[in-house]
Parts: sequence; structure tokens; C-alpha cells
Amino acid sequence: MARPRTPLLDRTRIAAAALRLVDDHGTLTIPALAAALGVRPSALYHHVDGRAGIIALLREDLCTSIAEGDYWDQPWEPALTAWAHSYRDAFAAHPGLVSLLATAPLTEPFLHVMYDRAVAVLRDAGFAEKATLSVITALESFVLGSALDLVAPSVMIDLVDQTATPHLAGALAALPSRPARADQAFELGLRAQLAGYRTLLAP
Amino acid sequence: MARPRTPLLDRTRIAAAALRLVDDHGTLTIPALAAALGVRPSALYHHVDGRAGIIALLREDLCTSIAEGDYWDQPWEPALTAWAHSYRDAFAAHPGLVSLLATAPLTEPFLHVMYDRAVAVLRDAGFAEKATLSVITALESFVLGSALDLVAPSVMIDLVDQTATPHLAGALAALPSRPARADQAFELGLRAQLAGYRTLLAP
DNA sequence: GCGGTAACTGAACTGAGTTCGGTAATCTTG
DNA sequence: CAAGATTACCGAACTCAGTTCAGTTACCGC
Repeated sequence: MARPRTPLLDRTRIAAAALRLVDDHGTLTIPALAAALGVRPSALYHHVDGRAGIIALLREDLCTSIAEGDYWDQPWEPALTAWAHSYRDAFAAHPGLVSLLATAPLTEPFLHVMYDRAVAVLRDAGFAEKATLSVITALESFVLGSALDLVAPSVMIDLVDQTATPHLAGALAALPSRPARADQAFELGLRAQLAGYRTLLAP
Repeated sequence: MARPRTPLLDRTRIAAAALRLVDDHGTLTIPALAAALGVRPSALYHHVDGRAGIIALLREDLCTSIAEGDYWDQPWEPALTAWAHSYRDAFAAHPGLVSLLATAPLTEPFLHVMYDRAVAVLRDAGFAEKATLSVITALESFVLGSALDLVAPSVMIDLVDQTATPHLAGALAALPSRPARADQAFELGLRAQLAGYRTLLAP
């Protein structure tokens, strides 16, 4: 076989198949991706710059899905709340992406407009200019960390020793099980941070 | 050559060499590690359970360095502050570790005593039992996310377009450069969270 | 001192990621 | 409307990480 009558591949189809692979298996390998697309591994290199390029594709998709929401036409608190939620939801929808993107995260230049609007909202709300980016960065770090927590639980509940660590066991018993526990921590941490930032606005 | 008169390897030396490799090159490969130890790759498998086992070794070292501090003989706020700081400092001292450990983080059972003491401190301070672990988890997520931020900057300052994103450019200009910027965001976020948690203690 | 075990080497294998020449269909252009 | 260039695939090969295992020799217990 040589060139097909109608192209089998394009960047969109590659990205879609890669995301499906990540969702289903949690991993992304070139042979598996090629097989899923009904193609030989080398064919991918005509459309994408290697594995790193495919990951970049996934990152771009995730970034746009976060950036295209318009949170910034409201007061700073609901704006940041909605932003943080959709940010984390984007990862929660594709848990496998977390490990792929965590270490080289979302530094796409086209996210700058998002940061720009966020800075504007905070400055207009009365935050000192030098505080605005710190607030955004801190909140983003929290979201990223919460995404990691979503994937790799912080405490293996069934390994907790009742007698050796009674307080921990008690606290765990008072909490729902895994996925909801992470949600609860996220909500609490988010509200706590916003409450803390509110104090920066003191008269 | 066969068995040496005096052993060349043990788990401690392997861990030390691996950490040095991660610090210097940011990566950890078996061939490089073996070379650094003056040994063939296969020799490592007599002491350690493969690459994953070596990473586990590094994780254990990091965890003990975090867990051995005694933060818990003081009021909850300075306790959590000191804990979060030493947690993040441990990563900051070895940035290369972040990408290695981020995706399968610190779930070692011997950390349970640390969580146990943290829960006790918070409960004794007056937090509802079901809130204690959420506070700890949220704070830990924030620390982890801040460690990621330390390694991969959230905003490439030199790529920011002055005219397209003026607010972002202004906010960046009002801030120190890279490493200190991450520190500042961490401090702010930490204080904000603690302030927020303080409100949970309302009479 | 003799058998068993311990600590290494060396050769080999798998599997991921990648490169490159070959091939046939499509697009371009005179 | 025919070359010629380009496109999009295949197939073979290569590198390199991780791993396994048989072989070799030093130490250790009895």
C-alpha cells in the first residue's frame, strides 16, 4: 500500500484518538495510538511532531476548553470560583491527562488573554497590582494539586491502623469515600483561599 | 569479573546516586545510574526492585525528611505553616524530584502517624472532625501544586504581549522574577488558606 | 574445606520512539 | 492533459531504556 485515496489521518483525529487512549488506558504510546487509528506508527510523524507534539495537542485542547469559558463578567469571587471549578473539572473529566500534563503544564501563550482578564478583574476589585498575579498563581497551584489528588489519593484508607493512628482513622470514618472526599477538600480549600484573599481588600 | 571482595552497592548508595543524578540532570535512567555507580545496569536488580523501586526509595527519603520534623507541639496555625513550608522546601531542594514523584505521590503508610498528629492538633484546636482531613488534604494539594509551579513556571514572562495583554504585563512588572515570584504566591496562598480555615472556628 | 548463597558481569530480549527510503495517489503547472 | 512535484502512507531499521537470566567468583556457615 502507498498513499490512500482519502487521508486517514489529521491532527484532529490524532488528538481525539490519543485522548480516548488516555481515558481508557491511562497511558499514551505511539504503537497503541497508531493501532487505534488503523495506521503504522511512522504515519503519525507526517502530521505531528512526535509524542511530545501529540501531548502538546492534548494540552492545547484542554487549555482552550478552560480558556473559552467567560467567567470574568462578574465580581471577582464568583469569577475565580467558576474558573477554578471549570479548571479542575477539565482534569477530572480526563484523569489520565493529569500525569501526562502535570509536569509540563499549561504555559501556552494563548492563555495570556485569560490571565489578563483575571488580573483586570482582581485589580478592578481593589487588589494591589502586585497581589493579583500571586492570587492567580496560588489558586492555580491549588487547582493543579487538587487534580493530582484526584488521581493519586493522599491516604490509602484501608491501610490505616486503627490503634496506631486513631485520630486519623476517626477523621476518615467521618468522611465520605474516595471521589467525594477529594471534592470536599477542594471545595473547602477553595472557599478558604477566597476568604483569605477577601481580607486583602480591607478598607 | 565476578563477586567483588567488598560490595559496591547497597540501597543507600543507590538512592544517593539516584538523587544526585536527578539533581544534576533532572532525569533518572538505569544506564546512567549504573555508570555513576561504576557498575553494570543488571547489578542494580540485586538490591532494588527496578526503576520503580529506586523511585520508591527516593520517595521514602523525601517523606521521612518531611515527617521527622515535629511541628505538632504548637498551636495549629504555626504547626500547619511549618509543615507546609518544610514540605515545599523538601521539593524545592530537589526540583527534579517533582516530576518523578508528582504523579504517584506520598502515600507511604509510615506517613500515617504524621497525618494522625495533624488531625489531633486540628481537632484539639476546635475543628469539626470531618473538617480536619479536608483541611490537611487541601493544604497538601496546595503544597504539591506549588511544587509543580516551582518547576514549570505558569507564565513565560518574556512571551507576554504588552499591547494584547496590558494588565498581565503590568502585574508581571510589579513582581519580582521567577523563583521569588513562586515563593510569594506560595506565601500568599498559604496565609490565605489559614485565614480561611480560621473562620471555621467561629464561636 | 565444602556446599550454599551473594554480588557482580555479559549477553540477550522486549518495547517505545523515531528515522528514512520506497511507493502510489493526488495536486500543480506549463 | 501530461509530466513533475508533493503528499500520505508502509516497511525496515535503529537507538535506547528497562529488564531477565545464565555464568563466574568471592564470601559465609557448618
